[in-house]
Amino acid sequence: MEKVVTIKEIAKRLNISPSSVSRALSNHKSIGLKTKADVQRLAKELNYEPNQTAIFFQQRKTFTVGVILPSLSEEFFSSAISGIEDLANENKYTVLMGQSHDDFEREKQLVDTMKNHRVDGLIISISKNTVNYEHFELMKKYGIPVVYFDRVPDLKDIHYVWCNIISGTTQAYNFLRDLGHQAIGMINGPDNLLASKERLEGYKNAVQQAHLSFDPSLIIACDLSAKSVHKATEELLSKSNKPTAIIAFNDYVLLDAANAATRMKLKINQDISFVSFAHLPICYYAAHPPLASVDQFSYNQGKSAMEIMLKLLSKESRDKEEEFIKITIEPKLMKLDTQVV
Amino acid sequence: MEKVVTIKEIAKRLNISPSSVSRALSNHKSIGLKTKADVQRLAKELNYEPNQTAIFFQQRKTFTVGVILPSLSEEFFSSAISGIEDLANENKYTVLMGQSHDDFEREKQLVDTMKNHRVDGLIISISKNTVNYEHFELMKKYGIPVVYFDRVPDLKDIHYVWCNIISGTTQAYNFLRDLGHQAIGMINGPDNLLASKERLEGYKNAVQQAHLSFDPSLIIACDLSAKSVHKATEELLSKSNKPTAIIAFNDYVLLDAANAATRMKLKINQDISFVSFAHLPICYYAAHPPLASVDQFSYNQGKSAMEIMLKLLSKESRDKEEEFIKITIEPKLMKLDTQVV
DNA sequence: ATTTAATAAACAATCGTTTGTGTGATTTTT
DNA sequence: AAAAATCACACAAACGATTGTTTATTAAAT
Repeated sequence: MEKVVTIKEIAKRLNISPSSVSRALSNHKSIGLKTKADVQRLAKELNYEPNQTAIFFQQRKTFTVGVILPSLSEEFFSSAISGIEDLANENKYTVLMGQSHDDFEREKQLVDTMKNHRVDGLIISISKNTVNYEHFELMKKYGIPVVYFDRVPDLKDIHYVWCNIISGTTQAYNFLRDLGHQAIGMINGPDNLLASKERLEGYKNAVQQAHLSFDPSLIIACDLSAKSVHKATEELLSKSNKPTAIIAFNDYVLLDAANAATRMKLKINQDISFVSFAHLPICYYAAHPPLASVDQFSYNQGKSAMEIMLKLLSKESRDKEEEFIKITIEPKLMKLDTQVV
Repeated sequence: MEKVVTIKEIAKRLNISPSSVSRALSNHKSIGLKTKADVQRLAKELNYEPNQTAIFFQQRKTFTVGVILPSLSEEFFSSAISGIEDLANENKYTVLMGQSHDDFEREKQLVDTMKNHRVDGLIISISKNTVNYEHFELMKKYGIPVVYFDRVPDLKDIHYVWCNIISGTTQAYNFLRDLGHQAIGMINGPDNLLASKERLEGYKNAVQQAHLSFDPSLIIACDLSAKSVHKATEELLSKSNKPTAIIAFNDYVLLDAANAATRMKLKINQDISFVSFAHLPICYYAAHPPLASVDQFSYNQGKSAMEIMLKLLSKESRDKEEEFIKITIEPKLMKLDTQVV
């Protein structure tokens, strides 16, 4: 490891002061042309690179945004962070990343780490098990703005971007009704998930709009594991008033549900039809694809979250009175037949 | 934003010097019991948190590792970074992340950013289009160790972890031969990819071990896009000596290839069988799953890379003479029939 | 009682950079 | 030619913490 070149080193070699070197490098007008040229030449020659940790420290700005999400293994999140990083990168920001694995304690610890690293901002999708928001409150003290995405806490004064699952579910319901389905079931996620509550709300809305009465027995929760989906599907399809169509929590749930239905000797898209959420590539290769899948545009959600962050971090915004930015992304029901590759 | 508490602030309030506060907080023996207690109580009361950017700067250590990979949207990589982050987190490190999108310039720029952020180490899977390694050489000057994973450059003196694709391909070939297949084709990736070269080598090895002669016409390259896979499949399956089994570059290639074969009125697993790479969950839900898929254990690869990094960053290692750590992960052929959920 | 040793804390330098202020030297103004 | 303005640079403080050295006080040893 060679000795890393600093401004001091350049100053010493040229027999001028460090402050002049600094100003010469940033083209300050108070430095003479010759000196500027000398400094810049020597800096290039010695391969000088500013020590960002020093600059971060001095300027109280790290050009880093923290991103905390439940798990990168979920395509939804890896795609979202991809959107965040792309936009961050275009704007000279770097992404500090952490996975909470839906563990509340780990989430708190990660927020703490991000705070200590003095990230300029934090973008987060909260864990399923987050029960209070004190750790985020603390960020205010440090002047670190927080932007929530997708999994948004139930708080008033926050910035967030989320996907309108409610309307997505209504779309899904109406799509199936337009196809003539009367009894439409739903395999929902765990009750404690906001995403589940929203699907339920969207479902109820659609029922109401259609002037029908809501039948709770058509809706069943699962914990998203294959086993639990199998059980839920069997239960739902063994009822007397069994549905002819099912809205699945997401594409993976759909696939497991379709497997279960097949085992029950039901013909997919004949005895029982499906619509799901996520619209992953897998839909186009699956043995039993859904009729349609509601795309939540995760990449765009990530990008939007970063857009909000950039706005919050811009000079103009930092000074003026706080105003909470809330963005709703409208999901889109993607019909599969018309899109097959 | 309240004023953030510093050591100086505490010192002023207690009318002692900052250095004593610092020592009191770290339980230095030269500080009296009463003073220690006073300092620690006040620090807690004021919610003092050390400013890490100051510490990073002063200690020349950021407890941050940079991770650069082609794209988070690829499950292989999101899973690998997940492994990296999990292990990093356990060891008080944080991950600074960047996607190269297989763009050489962007990769160089990201390496530069990581260097300027003074990450303690860099873990990277190089872009397809990386043509030289000067940007990595530069890291040496800053004493920043580099660990490569999966996509490893062809250099001698480096640390890396990779998956033995060569043996994986041999396994795949032998598996198909054991099933009785005589003509085994391969839809490979772009020629410039090391991963493609390794598959080819593994294929040739297997042919040689079986005392057969290598028929280059059984191997065809594609650029991994659906269109290109379709074309490759059609070409391969139109030959006079057409294969009865195909080794696909990965699961997605397999899916596209199976679609193309189906369109050619071939029955999958009857007229034509497939083995692929990656072993993604999708295999278990696909309309045309492969007979087997070679698992590359991406999560473990990430974890191993971070393990190497931790070793390199440990005190003991930093002093002693450099010694290059190279880890090979053995892939495993996962037969699908025995594993269906 | 004087020297020595131990204790507890202050002092000061440092990490690399930025930035406000001060200061000779040169040039412009009148 | 004296006053004012401009230029080109040096000086010094600051960001927040750590750490080597010094100093004053008290306690122990002779």
